[in-house]
Amino acid sequence: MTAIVSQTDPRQRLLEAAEGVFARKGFDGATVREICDRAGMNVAAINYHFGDKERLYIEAVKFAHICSGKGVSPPPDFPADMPPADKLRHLIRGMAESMHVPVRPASMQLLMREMAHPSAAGQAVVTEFIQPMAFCLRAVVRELMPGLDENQMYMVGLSVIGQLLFYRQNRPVTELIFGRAVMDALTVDMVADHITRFTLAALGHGEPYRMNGGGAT
Amino acid sequence: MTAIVSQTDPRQRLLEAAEGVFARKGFDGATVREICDRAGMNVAAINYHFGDKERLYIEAVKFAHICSGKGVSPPPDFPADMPPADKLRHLIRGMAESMHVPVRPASMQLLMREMAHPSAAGQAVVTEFIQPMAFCLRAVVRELMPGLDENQMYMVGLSVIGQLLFYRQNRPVTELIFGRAVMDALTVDMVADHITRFTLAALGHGEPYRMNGGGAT
DNA sequence: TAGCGTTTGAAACAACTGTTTACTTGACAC
DNA sequence: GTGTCAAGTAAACAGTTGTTTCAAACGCTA
Repeated sequence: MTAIVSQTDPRQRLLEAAEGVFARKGFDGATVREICDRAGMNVAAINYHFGDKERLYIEAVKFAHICSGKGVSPPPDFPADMPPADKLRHLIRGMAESMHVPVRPASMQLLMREMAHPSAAGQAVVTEFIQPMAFCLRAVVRELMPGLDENQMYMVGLSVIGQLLFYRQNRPVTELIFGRAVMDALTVDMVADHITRFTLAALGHGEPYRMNGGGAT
Repeated sequence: MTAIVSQTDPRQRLLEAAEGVFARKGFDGATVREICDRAGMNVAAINYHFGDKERLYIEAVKFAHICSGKGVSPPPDFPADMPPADKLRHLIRGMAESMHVPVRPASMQLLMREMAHPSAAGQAVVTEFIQPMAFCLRAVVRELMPGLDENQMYMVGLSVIGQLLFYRQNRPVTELIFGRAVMDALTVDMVADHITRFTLAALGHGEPYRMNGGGAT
């Protein structure tokens, strides 16, 4: 079983193969031999191109982050006069879209593995990309609810992220509980719309959370 | 380095040791030798008492679930005339407490590992304990918001669980982003109270989400 | 074509993996 | 004592792991 990945640059081929295998089996579970088989290359290729398994893993995580379709998109620059509720709406939609069905499933899977138990590779991704996003969200919340104390501000932000992240992190469990059909029925648009309305309603902005007009887009 | 765990039943000693090592390193990362060293026993003990590594793992997961302090507490039986908002309040508080600082940290860590990538062991825990809890929550939401359609009902429930679960699943990342001090400042009571008020406010029950009276209990 | 640095290939390496073996110990019944 | 059985141990097992070796093949300039 060879040549599952593209036939271009050997480094790239190794990275693509490594991403998939690491995502599926984790660092310890993955073997260099399986990765090389997938890439259609010899075992020595890893040590030649990356030095050792660990450095390949680090590069694979970085690669996954890049390939996850600008994974966590850059914190947007909102116009100053934009209503904070709209900012939140856009923020939630952007994050929801970037987290649902990414360009490359293995990328997100590997990243999620890292976030659960961050190694050096994951920490870099966090401080470089996740952190700015979190600060951006916090700023919007602060703008939206200037009366809250610091801790509440944090918790509101975490409530938003928590709702968003749940769908990606706990998909296997939710499918186990409610069945796959139920979870598949929840589209990105529905989820983003729900979280936005839910959050704005909680904060007293926008209309109260009510029945949907319909199931359509 | 031996005898880190209690000196009682050898089976128990192995389970305690296995729980800790599996939680820290995962199934593949853990070695039977390290587990036996921790338990102060011979390598053959695992195969003697459990047959093989995998069956030890399964037993360790079950053991972790029991030891996580009735991990996910049994779905409570609410009195029929209890206002649904109160039911939700109790439900959230119960889940928040059961998820924050459990009796044995390794137990929860191992369970969380399982939930992220459920094996046969994790699936049993889910269908046996998590699923009833989820159904209970869904029933309360349905009672609270009879007008919502099925999908919305699901999403509201998932929003509640998502907020709760976030604090346990993403602690490492949030500490990386905001610093440990910030996250330590968020006590169980504060989190449970926040999520309850946030959710009830979103659903139009209870008073709108506002500034806290104070940081006190 | 020769020369040279880069890349690949098959095989081997030592270390470690889970598992099994053969043997010893201790306790209890007869 | 003898026999029986559970429990534990050290040693060895066969297989796999990540890594290295070294020669062959390649791409290139002159």
